Amino acid sequence: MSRTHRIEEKKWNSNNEEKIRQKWENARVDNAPNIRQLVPFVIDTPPPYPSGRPWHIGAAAHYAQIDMIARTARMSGFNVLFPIGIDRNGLPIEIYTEKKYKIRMRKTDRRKFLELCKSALDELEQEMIEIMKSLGLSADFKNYYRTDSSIFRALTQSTFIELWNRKMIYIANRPNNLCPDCGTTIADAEIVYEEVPTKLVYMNFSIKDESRGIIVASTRPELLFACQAVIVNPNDKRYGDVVGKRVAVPLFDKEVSVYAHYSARPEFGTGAVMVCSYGDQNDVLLFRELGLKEIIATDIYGRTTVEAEPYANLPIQEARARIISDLKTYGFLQKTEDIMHRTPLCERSKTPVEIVPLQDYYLKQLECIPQLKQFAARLKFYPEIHRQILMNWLDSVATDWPISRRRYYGTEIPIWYCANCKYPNLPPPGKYYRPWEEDPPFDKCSSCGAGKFVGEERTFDTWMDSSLTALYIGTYGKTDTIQHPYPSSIRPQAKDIVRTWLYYSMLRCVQLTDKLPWSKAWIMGFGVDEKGEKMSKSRGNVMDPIPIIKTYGADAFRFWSASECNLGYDFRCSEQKISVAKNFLSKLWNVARFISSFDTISEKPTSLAQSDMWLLGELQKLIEECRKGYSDFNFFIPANAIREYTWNIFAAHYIEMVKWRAYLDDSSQSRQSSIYTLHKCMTTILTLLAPICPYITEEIWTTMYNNKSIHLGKLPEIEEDYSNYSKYTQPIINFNSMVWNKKKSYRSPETGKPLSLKDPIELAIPEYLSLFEEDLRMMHNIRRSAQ
RNA sequence: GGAGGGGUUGUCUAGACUGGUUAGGAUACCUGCCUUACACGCAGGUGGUCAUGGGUUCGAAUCCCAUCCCCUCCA
Repeated sequence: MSRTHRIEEKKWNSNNEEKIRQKWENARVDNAPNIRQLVPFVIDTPPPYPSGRPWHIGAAAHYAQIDMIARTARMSGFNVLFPIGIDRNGLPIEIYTEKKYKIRMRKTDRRKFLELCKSALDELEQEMIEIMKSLGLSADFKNYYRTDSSIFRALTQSTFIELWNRKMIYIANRPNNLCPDCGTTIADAEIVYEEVPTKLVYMNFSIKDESRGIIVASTRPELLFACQAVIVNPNDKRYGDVVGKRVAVPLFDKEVSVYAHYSARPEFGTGAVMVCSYGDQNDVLLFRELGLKEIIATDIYGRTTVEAEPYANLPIQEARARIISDLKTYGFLQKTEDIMHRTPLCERSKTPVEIVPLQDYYLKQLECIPQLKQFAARLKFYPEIHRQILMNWLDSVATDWPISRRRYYGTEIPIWYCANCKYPNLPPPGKYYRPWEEDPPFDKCSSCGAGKFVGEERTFDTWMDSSLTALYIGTYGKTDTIQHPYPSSIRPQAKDIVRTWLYYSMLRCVQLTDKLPWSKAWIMGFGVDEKGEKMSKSRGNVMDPIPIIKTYGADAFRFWSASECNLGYDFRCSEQKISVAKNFLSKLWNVARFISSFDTISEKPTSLAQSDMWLLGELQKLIEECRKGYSDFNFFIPANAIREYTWNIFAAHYIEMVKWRAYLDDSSQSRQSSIYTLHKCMTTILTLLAPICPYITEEIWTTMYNNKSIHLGKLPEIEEDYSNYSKYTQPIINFNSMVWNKKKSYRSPETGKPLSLKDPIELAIPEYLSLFEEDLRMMHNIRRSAQ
């Protein structure tokens, strides 16, 4: 018997997604114009950074989930602003460009280099935006912003000028992290630590006027010439009589004193440690504490200075090799030992960081930490456990933030120095300035009145820009018509940039506005491969999201993301799991197809059958659970609940139970009741699923129910209380299972085959299921058993 | 060294805050089925000493203590 279905296709075809997206774009369904009377909900969307391809599949999942936040808020009645920006400043794109064109920034004309960066960015950006669009992001793509636009950079510069005037920024010459490869200062937040194999070198320092010496072990023999002290632990009995004596530094014609200091660990090497400017952060502290004279060992390109004669002007590695060789030649080398050493690396170039005294601009942050801790306590975290990451970082901020970078592709520091008195002159805020190639907007030095200037060549740390997104999308410093509220509602972001983006955003926004930039922080884990390992090019386990989305469709990808990623935890990316997610969409599609063969009954019949009330009771539970998940922006909960209900209760049990009624060829109450219930469930499931799977729900909805987009509707609310029926759920499932088992275990005397599901069977329906007796009897073709 | 997270069937995971009848689901595997929405399906089945040791309790995957292993961040 064939029936007509409003849904004709037997399978959900993800190629339809493109068509639906076109429709949304034309109708502006997704990002409906501001509706003033609604409460605004502003998402401080992370502007993704185009630093290479393919775009990380975990990032694609991340943005899919941010879209679920937007859709959830919209279907909860908020006026949602979902901006899209692209973060384009800073080191990553410079390094990408250098590699791509096999050039070095400093050997390239600045204008030319900027052009190359820009075109690389445009290309990468295009692909990211295409992915985001194909994922069905309901974001405001028409007004997408870039952090390297003159309007964004003008904002960054304006905030700098304001903070400068408020004396929150200062210049200082102090030992700082230097990446010799990038040729610039970097902040503590830009350092990663790795265990790197290195040689521990044991060197003999002879004691003055004595025939003996002490052995000093160091991982940095190349810094010998910058050695200004040797320390030993005061409790180390081996060296009790050496403290206070002078020792000769091998190879170099100099002597230093031996000090007792608790930072010398007796178990490391020989227990005697040389103190150089600067081997590590501890050296910096020791120099200050012991009042030592610093020696500048390396320049900003990581080459030894004149102080190193006769090893001057060599790359650090080469100086190291020569010094070790000479130590050996001249008999100062006792031995070397291979060890693993925790080494600070530049997170972008992975080059070992040197500590070098440099003149840089600093933004005061230490004095803000107590206030930030108070604000952090007020911020609502989703999930709560990730508050800890921020708190730990707030506890470990140790210095002010060096914000100047000796790089090109960034927002320029808006300063002109007087050629006469060197006084830094700042322009008025509000415009975008490029001091390295522009004349200043003033004639006279505000200090000495001279008229010649030299423009600053440095740029800002890119976090100076990206920490302002909440202000940029809000009203801060704007005079035009865009009037979105500040603070924003929610900051969604990945777990691994809490100490950078989340922290710096709080710092900057609190400094500038005295307000927390958002009330909620939603922190997602990051995508790892199917074995749970981090994806990286070197491991060869990166997954390109483009072919995956093309093959399985955006909704399958989104449903996978929602049902696989428990909020805040890292999630495994597996193509197999994504393909399995598609099976659920097919199931949903086919349930809809079945229901679409019956006319829609949206008026509730005067009386409902028992099975129908039972199922509606389960539906109420589903609504409740989904609403709970959605209110926490944890899509794991609704995705799994919807799947479980749709597949394992609605389709597996209920539909089979009431099919016979729905197929009745009359207008009986019994039939009306079943068809009403089928449609009621269908519309509810679709609406509940809409934030997660926008395409398939839209397609079914508009085909079966209403031309008006499902996404303009509201999430369902609990209507009636059928909770007293929930006690029947497990017995119904058990009973059905028992019958199926019985039919299966039966063997026909003739054929030896089991009964098919439609074959009649004789058995008694238990008393406690008597309410559903007729449906169960029809479902299984049960004959009354002989009493 | 410090902080946080985790260790549940071949694989992935729910349950843990609020201890309680056969530890739920998915996937893989095996068996049988094209039952008029669906083989991207239906039904059934195999598979777990819930990391280890101790404690609290009538009862522990769940609470407490210790230990081991993995991951992340910080020093």
